[in-house]
Amino acid sequence: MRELGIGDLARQVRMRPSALRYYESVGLLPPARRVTGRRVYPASTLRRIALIKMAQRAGFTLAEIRQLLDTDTNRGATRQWRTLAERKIPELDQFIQETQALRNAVADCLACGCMNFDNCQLLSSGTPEDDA
Amino acid sequence: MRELGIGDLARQVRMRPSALRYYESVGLLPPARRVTGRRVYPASTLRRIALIKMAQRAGFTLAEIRQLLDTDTNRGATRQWRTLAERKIPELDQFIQETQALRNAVADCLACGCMNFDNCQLLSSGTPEDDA
DNA sequence: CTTGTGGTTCAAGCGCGCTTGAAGTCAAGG
DNA sequence: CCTTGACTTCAAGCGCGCTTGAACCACAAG
Repeated sequence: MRELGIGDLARQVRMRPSALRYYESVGLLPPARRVTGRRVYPASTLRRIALIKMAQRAGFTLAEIRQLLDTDTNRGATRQWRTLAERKIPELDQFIQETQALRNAVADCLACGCMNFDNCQLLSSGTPEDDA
Repeated sequence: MRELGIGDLARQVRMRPSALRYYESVGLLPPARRVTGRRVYPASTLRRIALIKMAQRAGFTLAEIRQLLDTDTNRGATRQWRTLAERKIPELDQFIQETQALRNAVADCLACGCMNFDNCQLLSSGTPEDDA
């Protein structure tokens, strides 16, 4: 299992070294092994960062992601991981639905030819108006 | 068509008046009609704000959303709206796929019983590792 | 007339997710 | 030996999306 310096890792995940140090500082990445003071990462870090980016794109905050991933630095938190995960799945489902709705709205509006998302006839048909 | 004060509007869309003023200041909402200095909004603003929130949840920046919605304050921009919309649809599609992947990853990982998203066997099977 | 409520503007502040800058350390190469 | 370049730490700064505070205004009820 190859090891990576911070520069190599940063290049591979297309981030800046500063971001990786920041992640470590907030506990998103475990403190890297140091070799003469320098960070050396196991290759598995690539995967971890991929997960982090994925979750981030899905709207998780770094603090939430830390909770999701933190179970091995805090074994007692296994229960917490289940809880968070179970709570997050329906959130993700709803989020996916909303995003699909937006995608379809944009597409319909393009097709409709109204040239104006805001005033599109198609979209105006069945919409909330309010909820108070 | 009922009109709303900024407080009423804010309550209905569950935002603070300051946020609505901010939206106006950055051009996301058209300058509201003033009655003795105070903002008065047409009911259609509810819908516009709903769209804004939707787009925001989908990861659009306010600047992008402004572009999406701005076609009536800038009629020449109709072409721009088509362009932006056409560009954004595949982005949304990819985003939806990624989010679904995450959702499924979390669900699989829960089902797998590994108790640790980061090290989950199921997830480790077919993953990128890198792309440089 | 006074107080209260809810607006107005403008500038400054804040939390998040980093980036940047200053000052120092270390290893390899000319 | 000295430079180069990639690293280190720490503190400060930045852009986004608002929020907050100060100072002011307007209308309504008591």
